[in-house]
Amino acid sequence: MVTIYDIAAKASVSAMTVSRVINNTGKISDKTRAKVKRVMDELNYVPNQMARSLVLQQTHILSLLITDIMNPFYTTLSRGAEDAAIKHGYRLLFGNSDENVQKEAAYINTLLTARVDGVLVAPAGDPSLPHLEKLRKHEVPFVLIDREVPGIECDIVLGDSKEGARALVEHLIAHGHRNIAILNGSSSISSARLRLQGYLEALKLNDLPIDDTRIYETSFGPMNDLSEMDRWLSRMAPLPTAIVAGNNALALEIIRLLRSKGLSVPDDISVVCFDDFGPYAELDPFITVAAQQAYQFGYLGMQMLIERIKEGSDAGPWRKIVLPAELIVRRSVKSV
Amino acid sequence: MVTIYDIAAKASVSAMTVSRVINNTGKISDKTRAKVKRVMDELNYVPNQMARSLVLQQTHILSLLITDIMNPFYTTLSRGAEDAAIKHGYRLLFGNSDENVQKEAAYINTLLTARVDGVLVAPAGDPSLPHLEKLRKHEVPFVLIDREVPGIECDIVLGDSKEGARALVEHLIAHGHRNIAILNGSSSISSARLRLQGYLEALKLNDLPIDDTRIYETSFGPMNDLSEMDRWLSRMAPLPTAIVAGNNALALEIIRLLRSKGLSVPDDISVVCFDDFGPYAELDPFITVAAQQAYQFGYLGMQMLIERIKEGSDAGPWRKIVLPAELIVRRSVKSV
DNA sequence: TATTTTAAAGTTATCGATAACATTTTTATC
DNA sequence: GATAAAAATGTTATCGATAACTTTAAAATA
Repeated sequence: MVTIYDIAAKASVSAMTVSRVINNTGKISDKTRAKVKRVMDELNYVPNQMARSLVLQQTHILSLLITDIMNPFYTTLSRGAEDAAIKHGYRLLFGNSDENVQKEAAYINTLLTARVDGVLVAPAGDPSLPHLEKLRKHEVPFVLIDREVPGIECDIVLGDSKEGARALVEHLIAHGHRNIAILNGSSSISSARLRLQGYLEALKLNDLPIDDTRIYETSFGPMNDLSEMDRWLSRMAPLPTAIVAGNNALALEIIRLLRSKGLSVPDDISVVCFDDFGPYAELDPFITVAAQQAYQFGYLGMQMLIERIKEGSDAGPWRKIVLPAELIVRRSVKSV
Repeated sequence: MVTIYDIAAKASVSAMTVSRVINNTGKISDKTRAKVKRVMDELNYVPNQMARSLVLQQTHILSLLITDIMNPFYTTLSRGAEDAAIKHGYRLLFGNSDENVQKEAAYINTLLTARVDGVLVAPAGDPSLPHLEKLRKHEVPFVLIDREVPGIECDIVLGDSKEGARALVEHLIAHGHRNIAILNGSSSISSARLRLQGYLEALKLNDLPIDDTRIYETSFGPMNDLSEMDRWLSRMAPLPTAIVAGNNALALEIIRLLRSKGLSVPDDISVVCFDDFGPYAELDPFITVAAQQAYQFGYLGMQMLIERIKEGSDAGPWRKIVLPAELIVRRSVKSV
C-alpha cells in the first residue's frame, strides 16, 4: 500500500507537502507540486479515506435506507437520492430493510460504526422510533422519507397519502362502485394509516357504509401469504366490486390472486393502487394508480439532508415537504 | 464522541482492556468485563470503524457495482448479493454506473480510496478494462457478473447468452417467423455480442438469410433515443414480423415505440427478449422471455468474492459459472 | 516460604492522513 | 546590504482503535 510517506520519501519532501499537493491547500511552488504529482502517478497513489476520515471527523458518505429494493417506487427514489448525493460530492451507501424492523436496527448500528455523515431513511414503521432516537443521540443528521414516525421531530418528505387515497376512491365511486374494499399496509406505518383515512373519508362523504370486513391489513412488502389474503376475500359476501391497494406491490399480489381464482380485472373486480410501476407501466399500461413523485422524494430528501449537514448545529426549524400524488387513469376500473 | 479512552477512564482500566472486552480477545476477569460493559452501555459507546479499519487494514465493506438500478434483473441480483454479503458479516456499498464507463471509473476510484475489501462488478463493457486493471493493481479482489471483459482474467458469473438467444430465435422460427430483427445492446458488451451470435447461428442453422439492416445496436440502458430507433424501423422494408430485444429494457422501449406507431404486439409484430421483469411480469404476463437466474447471479457472485477474499493470495484457479436461461413462453409471439 | 507459571492487566508504537505551529527560504522594502 | 514580509516547507501531535510487548498480580508448584 502506497502512502503519502512513500511519496514524500521518493520526492524528497515532507509528508505534509504531499498532503498539501493532494488537497490543494497552503502554498507550494510549482516545481515541488509537479515533482510530487509525478511521483504520485508513478506509484499509483490512492489516498486512504479511512485515515482521512479519522482526522477530519467526517466520512463524506451518506446512506439511503429503503424498505424494498425491488419496488420501483424505491428504485426510482434511489436514483433521485443518488443524483443529489453525487452532485454534492457525497458517496452513497444503500441499505434495504425489507420492511423488517430488526434488519433496520442492525443496519443503523452499522451506519453508526461507519460514522456516515447522514442518513436518508424510509422507516419500516412506528417501531423504528428507537433507532431514530439512537441516530439523534449520536447526532447523526437524518431525513425521513415517505413515512412519519410519531415521537420524532425531523425533516421529512411525504406524499399526500390521504388525498391520494381519496382521489382513488372518488374515482371508483364516480364509476358507480359502492362496494369498495381496501388492501392496505400495516397500520404501524403512517402512510398506510393516512391511506386508510382517505378511503374512509371518501366513503363517508359519499354516504357509503363502512364495513370492517372490507378492510385488510398486511405488509407492504412483496412476500405476503396469498392464502391468508384469499381467506379475506372469501369472508366477503358479496365480493367487492373494487379494491384499493395500499401500494403497487399489493396491487400485483391481489391481481395475481384474483386471476388464480379465475376472476378478471377489471371485468369482475376493479383494482386501483398507490404508486406507479416505473418503466414497467409500459409493459401494459393497465392499472389505474395514484402515482407519487418517487424521484423527487429521493432528490429533495437528499438535498434537505445535505443542507442540514452543512448547516451544522445552527439549524433552522424542521421542514416538511408534502408531494401530491397524481391520478393516472388506465384500464383497471370498469363502470358498474 | 465517546471513545474507548472515555470508557477506560470511567471504568478505571486501560484502553487496551476495553478493546479486549469489545473484541472478546485476551484474558479478562469477569469483574472487569462486567464493569467495562456497564460503562459502555451508560455512555452509549459505538466503536469507530474508521479507526479499526486503519489498524486492521480491512474494512469489512464490499461493493456491488451495477449498471442500472431501475432494471429488475439488477435489483433481483442485488438482493442475492446483499443476502450473501450479510450472511458472511459484510456490509454492502451499492453503486450504479448507468451503463456509463466514466461514471464507473469515478465509482471505482471512490472504492479504492474507501479501501473496500472487494467488489462485485457488472462492468459497463469492454472499455471497463482499465478500471479493472486498476483494481487488480491495487490488489482489490473482484468478481465479474453478467459480462466478460477481454483482457482480464478473474472469477465470473455469466448467463448463457448465446444459447438463450438461440432459444428465443428458434422459438420464433417455430412459430413461422422468417423475418426476424434484433435490437441489441452495444457490441462492446460481451453479453450483447453473444446474444447476437446466438441470433446469427439460429438463422444460419435454419437457412435463413442474414440481413444487416435487421440488426440494430444501442444502449442496454433505459434512456435511448426512440426517434433513432424509429428511423431504424423505417429503414426496414418489409418490417420484420418479429423482434428479439437484447434485454428487458429494450423490449419495453421497442414496444412503446411500436404502439406509438399504431402497431400491435403481437398482432403486427412479435417481440421476445432476454431477462424477465421480476415481480412486474405479474402486471400482465405478456412478453415471452429468456429468463435469467438474476438472484443467483448476485448470490453466487458474492459468495465467490468472499471466498476469494478469505483465501487471500493462495488462491486457486479462476472460476467461471455459467447459468442457463429459461424460455418462458407468454403472449407476445403470434404464429405466422 | 521461595519460585515458577499463569492470568490479568498496562505501555508504547502504529495504521495514514491532517491541523497547528515552527522553521527556513525567498522576495520585497528601505 | 540589513531587515521585514511573504512564501515554501518541515515537525509534532492527533484522530480512535489494535498489535506486540511489558509489567504486575494471583495461583500453582517445589
